[in-house]
Amino acid sequence: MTKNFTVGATPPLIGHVAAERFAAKLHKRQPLSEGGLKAVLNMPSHKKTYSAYQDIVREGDRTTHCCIIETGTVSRYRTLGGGARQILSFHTVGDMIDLQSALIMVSDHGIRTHTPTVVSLVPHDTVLNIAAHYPDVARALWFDTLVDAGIFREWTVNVGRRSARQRTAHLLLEFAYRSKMADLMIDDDTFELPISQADLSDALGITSVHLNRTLQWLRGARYIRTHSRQVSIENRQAMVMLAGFDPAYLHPEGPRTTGDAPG
Amino acid sequence: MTKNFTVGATPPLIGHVAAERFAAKLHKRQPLSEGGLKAVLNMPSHKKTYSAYQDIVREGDRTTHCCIIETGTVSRYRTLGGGARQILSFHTVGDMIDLQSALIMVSDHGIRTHTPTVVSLVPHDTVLNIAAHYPDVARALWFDTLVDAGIFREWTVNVGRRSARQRTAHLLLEFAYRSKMADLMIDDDTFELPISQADLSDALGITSVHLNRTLQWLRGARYIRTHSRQVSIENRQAMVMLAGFDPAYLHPEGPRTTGDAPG
DNA sequence: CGAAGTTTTGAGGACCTTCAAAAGTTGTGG
DNA sequence: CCACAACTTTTGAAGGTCCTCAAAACTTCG
Repeated sequence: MTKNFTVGATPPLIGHVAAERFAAKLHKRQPLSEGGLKAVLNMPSHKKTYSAYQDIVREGDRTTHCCIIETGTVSRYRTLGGGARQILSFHTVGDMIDLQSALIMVSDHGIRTHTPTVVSLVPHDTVLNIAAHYPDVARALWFDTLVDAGIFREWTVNVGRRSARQRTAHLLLEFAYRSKMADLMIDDDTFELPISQADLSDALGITSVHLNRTLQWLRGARYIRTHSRQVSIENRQAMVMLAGFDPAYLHPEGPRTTGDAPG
Repeated sequence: MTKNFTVGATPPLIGHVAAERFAAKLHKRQPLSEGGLKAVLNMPSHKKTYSAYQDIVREGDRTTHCCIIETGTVSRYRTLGGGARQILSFHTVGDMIDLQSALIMVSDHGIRTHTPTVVSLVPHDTVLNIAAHYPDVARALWFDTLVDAGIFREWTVNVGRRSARQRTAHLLLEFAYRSKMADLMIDDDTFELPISQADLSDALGITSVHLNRTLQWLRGARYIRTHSRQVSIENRQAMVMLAGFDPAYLHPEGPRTTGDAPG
């Protein structure tokens, strides 16, 4: 399942880096029309810089822009009454994090940085107008949010029906897979995981104490190695087996291509 | 389990009932263009009937149609290696369950009936063509899948960070809320819940034994009453408090209306 | 009325949490 | 370059929520 997506994945980028990466992601899934591609590449935007552990969007905010990550790692999360927190997804370079905010007026979750982060902000109107004028782009954007939904489904499965060991392994494999897709691997089995154990445990629905013991177990059983904040998958086959990991939910195959030819 | 939803629930619709209900749902959120509305109402379709506990879609299927529920209750689910199952969402009359399958080729989850069910099947191409020709419909459909994603996020929070009592209360409140929105309430606080405890526990990420005890506790503490498969919210305020329920994630406010005027 | 499915009950044990506190790591300024 | 503060990871012990495995009681329906 883990073929190399690296082959010519990211062309040398200059200028509006984030939009180019995002356009490349969409284009790779399914080629966009010339006009549509140009429209996405030329989206007006401005950059904004955040330090670690800052909110980009707070729950309940009404935003005016979508943001594409240029550098850094962020998460989406919800907080509960008692102060508990559930992280809903992680995102890195090239992801348009709150594409959904183009249509959903009040954010039902927050977005927060985990590392120093630079984002590129695109006005909602721009996104909606492009979608209205280029059906193929509309379709690509829609598909992107559908993949998002697929990830949420998988996370529901993860916290709902897997043991702490299984869900930890699953999260690590998702990270590895997406790092590979985004061309961010350090070596074939090693990737950066710039997330504290406390935050990881909020993503996994367990306590940080228990996550710590779970990680020790995964290291002891030679599933993974860690140093600093890099993780190496030491025994991929065993990990996949343990976690029941199947990347189908990430839909690397891209969207359906039937229907009217897009304009 | 095979309940009549007929108790004043469904207004007397004739002809293409499911499409009308679905169109009404979209139109209520945000008025559609005349052409778009007509296109949705005139979607070609054919009906299909299922008995209880039948698969409509299996994990891994490549489907050719989207389906709108005409009568009955269904769930989306995933099964894990060990035979465990996680239910991802429930759906009733008027929901287009696998709208996403219009773009996603291989289903990453199954769809199964819980009661005798009639669905109306619409070819993917029809949906995609309408979306390509009517940007306002494209936007409405996109929004519908975004609400879906919001529900998945909330369920992740539910199984990840709430106790068995809280998540059970939360699920019941979501059911009550959506029943009200779809005009399916039996009385102000009573709704049909045609789902066995075993299935509910698969939605909540707990065992059916523990769900049973949790329900007994909710009854004993006067949060709810049940008879047969009807549930009454006896103390709504306490339930909302217990569950931390906030229906914002269901986005009843509808989609943003800015951007170019749709055609 | 019997068969099949669903809900309920019991007892024992496992997984995960809670609450500290110690040990290790990282970043900053003198 | 070391000292110190702030943060992160690790460890310990006790306890609670939830699970497992039956089996019994209750419903529903042919």
